[in-house]
Amino acid sequence: MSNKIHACSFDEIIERNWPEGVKKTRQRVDIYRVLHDCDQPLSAAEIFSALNKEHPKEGYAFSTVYRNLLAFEKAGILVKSVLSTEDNAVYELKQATHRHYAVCLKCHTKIPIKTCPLHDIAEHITESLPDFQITGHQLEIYGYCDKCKNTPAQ
Amino acid sequence: MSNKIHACSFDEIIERNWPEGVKKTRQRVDIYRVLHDCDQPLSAAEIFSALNKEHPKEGYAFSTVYRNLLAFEKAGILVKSVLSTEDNAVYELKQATHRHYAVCLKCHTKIPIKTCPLHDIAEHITESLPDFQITGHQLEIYGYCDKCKNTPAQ
DNA sequence: TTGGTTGCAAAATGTTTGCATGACC
DNA sequence: GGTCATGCAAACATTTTGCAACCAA
Repeated sequence: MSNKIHACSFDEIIERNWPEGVKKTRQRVDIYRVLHDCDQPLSAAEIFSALNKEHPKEGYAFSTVYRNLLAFEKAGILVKSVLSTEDNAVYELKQATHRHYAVCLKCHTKIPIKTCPLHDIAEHITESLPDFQITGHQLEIYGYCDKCKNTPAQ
Repeated sequence: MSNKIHACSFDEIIERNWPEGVKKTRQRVDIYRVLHDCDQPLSAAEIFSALNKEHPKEGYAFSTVYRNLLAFEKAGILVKSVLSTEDNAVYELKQATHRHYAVCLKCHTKIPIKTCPLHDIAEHITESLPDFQITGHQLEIYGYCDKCKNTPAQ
């Protein structure tokens, strides 16, 4: 319920955001729901265990999760990224404006950073890289969150 | 020969920068040399093939490369990072000032960005994350380099 | 009905570890 | 000479792929 404009059901959200050309299956809707209900990027393993927690009776395969994350990415509604502090990829539904995170090195919580600071200095970068055609960027802050900062050791 | 102050031999560089408590072996010196002679971060596989190209007669094990990269990292002379555009880690000797790169999505060249733009807006970030203890950050620009920008497709 | 999707298992990839041998200080 | 590093192979974790059965359009 993070990116709703006004109150509406999950079915309506699905209806509105579902990408064209992607067949709507039970597994894909479930994966979409997990990503939608979470406010931070998730790893494939986290998505997998969330699915099996919410629907213990249904069977899910890792390959299905990976294949559908790829399908969502190709359809343009999901972004995959690899954070320098974790060794596996994380996935999140594409936001209206892209986001960056502060990642806690201890508990791995990912706190969205409100503004994209890069925006302010994009021209600065373009100046120093005149021949490079910039298509994107990634910024990641790391450190310790409020809960963990007093006990940073493992 | 990238970070020399004035002209000096590789032996002198090694002598000056070798970390304490790290035994100096042939393999470690060779790995150091590969990293030192390159101006961009390298993956373990790239380091491995550079070693075997320079010293075809000597045997190198992947495990040795990984273990020694870890040893260098623990000794504080190397930084490991995972770029969002590549799915494996890259390694480089720690620079006096930390660096960021513009990564070409086609040929994977990594062009160092002269200044760290984050510096200018560190306080901006601190303001919006008052409870988060920042210990570091990672910034990565991606797109297409001069050579590849006219043929971005694979 | 039919082509795309799923689940399973196996393969591929990148990285780590156990252990006997070997090299540095 | 003792300790730590090496090479090899095997283990490991994550991700990808082949294939037959299945399901949504």
